[in-house]
Amino acid sequence: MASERSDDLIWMRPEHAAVGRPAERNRSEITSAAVAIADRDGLDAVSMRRVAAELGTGAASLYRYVDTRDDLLDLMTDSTAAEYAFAGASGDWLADLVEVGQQARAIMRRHPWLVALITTRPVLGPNGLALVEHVLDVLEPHPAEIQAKLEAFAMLNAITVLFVQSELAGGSDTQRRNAAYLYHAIATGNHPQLARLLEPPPPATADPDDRYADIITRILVGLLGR
Amino acid sequence: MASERSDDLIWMRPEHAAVGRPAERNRSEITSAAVAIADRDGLDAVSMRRVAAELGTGAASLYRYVDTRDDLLDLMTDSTAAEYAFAGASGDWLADLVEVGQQARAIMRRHPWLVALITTRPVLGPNGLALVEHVLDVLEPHPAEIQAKLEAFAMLNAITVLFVQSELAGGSDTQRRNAAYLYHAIATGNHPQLARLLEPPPPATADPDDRYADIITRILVGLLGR
DNA sequence: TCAGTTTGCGAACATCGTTCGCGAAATACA
DNA sequence: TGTATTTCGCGAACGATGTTCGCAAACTGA
Repeated sequence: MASERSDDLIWMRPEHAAVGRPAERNRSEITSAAVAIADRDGLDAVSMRRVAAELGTGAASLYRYVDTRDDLLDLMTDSTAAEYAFAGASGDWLADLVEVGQQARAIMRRHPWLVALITTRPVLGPNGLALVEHVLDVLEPHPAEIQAKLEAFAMLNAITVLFVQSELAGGSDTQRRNAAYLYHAIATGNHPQLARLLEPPPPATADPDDRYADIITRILVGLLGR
Repeated sequence: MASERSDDLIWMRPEHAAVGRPAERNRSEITSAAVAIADRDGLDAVSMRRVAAELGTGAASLYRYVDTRDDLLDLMTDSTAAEYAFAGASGDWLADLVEVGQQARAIMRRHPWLVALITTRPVLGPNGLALVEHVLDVLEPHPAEIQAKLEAFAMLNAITVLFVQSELAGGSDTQRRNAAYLYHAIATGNHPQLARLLEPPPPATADPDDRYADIITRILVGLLGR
């Protein structure tokens, strides 16, 4: 009987075999090690060799727990969804959704690599499903179709990612490079509209948290009504 | 005089030197080759060796035109922004912005790899700047601050990316895997809300183009008013 | 003609994900 | 207890990647 790589998400595969020599580790230990490395040194630092070193094992051993590096990334993504702490539906679905968004924002700030992972490998594991279930629970009294609710949630997440992306870019090298070219281009004289960026910006606006909540609210109301 | 890697975006560096042996190629030839490969075989196929082979040169030669592979990716991203064809502002900013979004959607469908690039390496080259200039031109009569307009445009793009992402995922392997796990999880009995996905969906909705325009409109109106 | 400068690029390096194969370790059954 | 079976840990190796080095060839300007 040949045993070959499965085509399914990792959560559909059994964690260990039932017989034979028992494994010394488990998926969640490996996931935690990978998350710790990514938190510390970024997603590119999460190589199989490095994760193995963090655990004090050989790189090839990881393949007993994970078919591929992408499997490990999926585990990392879903593990962050375990950090949500949702209360029951309050009756005010809009407030509850804004709260979900705020928590997402906090989680992504704790794990900056999550932004890249979510956008390039969208995946729903057990914790992600629990989150979606909660969102649908909160939207229970709303008359919209379930598909429309899921779409609205997807957009809430997309906007949240956008927000965190710009928050995390603050002072980064990428931002500095983009700004340098922007001003260089403005200096050429074409781009009269963009030239207005050189004018002094309006005095500091509201608290960022409030601004986020405000924007999310406007978008959700636009999509789902009041 | 040591000459070292610049810290700036590639467009701030001169394309060729003024003296010495003239170059046999230029940035846009290389960019086109890379785009052609990505269109055909995906972004991962765009390796320095493969791009060089497509041009009939050696891999090391590319480094005379580009400091790093990421530079090449930036060139690819900006080159797609040259595909916009904008008319002048019509006076109806909302309609003009929806048109911009529709064009973005078409461009991303032509270049599926663009979705991943835009979200992981947001960069503004000359063509991207021309696009932003056009958007600000269209929004000229609107009273909002320029920062608010740029943010609204960023959200328009984020939602457009989300749309294209789901369009492109249709029938993909990723989607099949996610769906397989979703139904597996529903079958366990927890997730009563998600279980409703098994009920027959409402009869086919409107034309996808109209649906996109509708959603974009609702979001822009929510953000910028009417 | 002859510096001076830049280009093309073969060869090499470090690093990556992944596979192979084997000895050790545990279980299942006699 | 003994033995067959199954799985695990992992060193070593493979192929591919981005990038650097160094040199010969090509061109410009004086």
